[in-house]
Amino acid sequence: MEMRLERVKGTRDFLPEEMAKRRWVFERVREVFERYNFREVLTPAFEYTDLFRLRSGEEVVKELYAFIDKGGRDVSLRPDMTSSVARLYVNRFQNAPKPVKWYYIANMFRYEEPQSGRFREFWQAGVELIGSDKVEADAEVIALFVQSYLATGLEGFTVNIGDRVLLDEFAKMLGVSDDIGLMRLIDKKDKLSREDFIKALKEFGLNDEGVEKVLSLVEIKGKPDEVLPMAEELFGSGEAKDEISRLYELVDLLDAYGVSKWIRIDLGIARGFDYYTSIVFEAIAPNDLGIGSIGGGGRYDNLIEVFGGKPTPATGFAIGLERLIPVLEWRGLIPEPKLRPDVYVIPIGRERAVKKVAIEVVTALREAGVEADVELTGRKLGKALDYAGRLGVPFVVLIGKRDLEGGRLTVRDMESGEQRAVEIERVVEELTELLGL
RNA sequence: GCCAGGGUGGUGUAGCCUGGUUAGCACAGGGGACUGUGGAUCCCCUAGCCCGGGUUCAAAUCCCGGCCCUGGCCCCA
Repeated sequence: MEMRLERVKGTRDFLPEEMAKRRWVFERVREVFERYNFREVLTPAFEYTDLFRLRSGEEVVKELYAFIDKGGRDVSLRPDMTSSVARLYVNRFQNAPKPVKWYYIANMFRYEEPQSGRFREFWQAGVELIGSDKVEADAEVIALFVQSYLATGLEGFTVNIGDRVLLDEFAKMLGVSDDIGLMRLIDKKDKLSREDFIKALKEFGLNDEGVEKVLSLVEIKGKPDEVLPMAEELFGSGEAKDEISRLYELVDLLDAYGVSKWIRIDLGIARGFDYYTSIVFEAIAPNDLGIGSIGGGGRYDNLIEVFGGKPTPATGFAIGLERLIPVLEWRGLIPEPKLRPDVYVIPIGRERAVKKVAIEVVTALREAGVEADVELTGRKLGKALDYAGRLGVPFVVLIGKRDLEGGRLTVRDMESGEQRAVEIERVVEELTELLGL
């Protein structure tokens, strides 16, 4: 009988080298989040499917890892964290001092076809700021978004800011009833050639004037001071004017945060259309890997009410780690992890007394904070040195009967090959010094 | 859900088109040559045709289905 045990489609195993690199990225991001006074939360990996249904409608269920559990519950693995965090807030934190500032670094699951930068299990690092509808909150979150990427060493990226209110107004201006369809189309503008885009707009049902307007809208893309005046020209209504002045204030505040360099306006981005209500944004880092957005977010002022809470404004973002990490790798920004001990202790021969001294020595080294390992396979000395050499271990401690009789052991510098006899009691001191600890 | 291209020891590959030796090679792993001195050399060992069905005297090879991988579409909360 042979059993086949394979990974489930769209999932991955992470080996030590990759884990070390991932953890390095996670830590950089975590540090910035905490500096901005966001605090970590973690919710269950699965929720009632109704939670996601309530937010996004029945269609999303086919994108969910959904199943019926043994108790007959209709549950789904979380496709992102925002729903769970909003649920947690509604359950227990509606009376907490505002704003509530939470962050998470966790795995998410979506039942989709795997492709470049897309897996069925993936990780996101994100924040949610709940309880302020002020533009200051948007600015704080977007500034942190920028700083999160900077903390990983990434500099070549932009954060493009769009606005759902303006897109809605725009659809109204054009007299389009299927505003979601229009937004989907506009969101694809960068994937299509200009001709195909125009063709698609006409097929959608726009007349020449409508097409012209859409083209002027997607032109509103670039540095804020250059393109926001164009937006003022395009939009007439009062609601749009208010939203545009919100954007003006936002970019002004982002200037105070010192992150203007990375900020662009792009009124053609929609970032989906489920629950965003105002400012939306996404980060793009040019690369040859076919990876587009490396993260995004926006304001969602209705979700908490939809979940049965008091109407509460909120804003947040999520960084897609499976997209960010390859880009960082591609730019050579992640340090090579050290995947070896600093000291390797080799007992020579099979005598128990020798093996015990080896264990005592490695234990003393470990207690002194040295990353130390001990030979465990009973290999002969030659092979053991070979092993240490391949690993790149800088120092080896050799313990044999001959040295032991004089109360000593041998410390070998693997690089130079130099060896010297050291008193057993002095070996920790000697090695911590050699390692500069 | 749809489309294209793939799948040979742990890794990388040859063989496939044109069916026919014991499926070859390299690296990695274990052991030995060498019972106290490393990355070399030599020898030995471990280990593979994704799964199932079909065609055939004969299938890694041809056909069908499935699974998985890579990428694209849809969707992207």
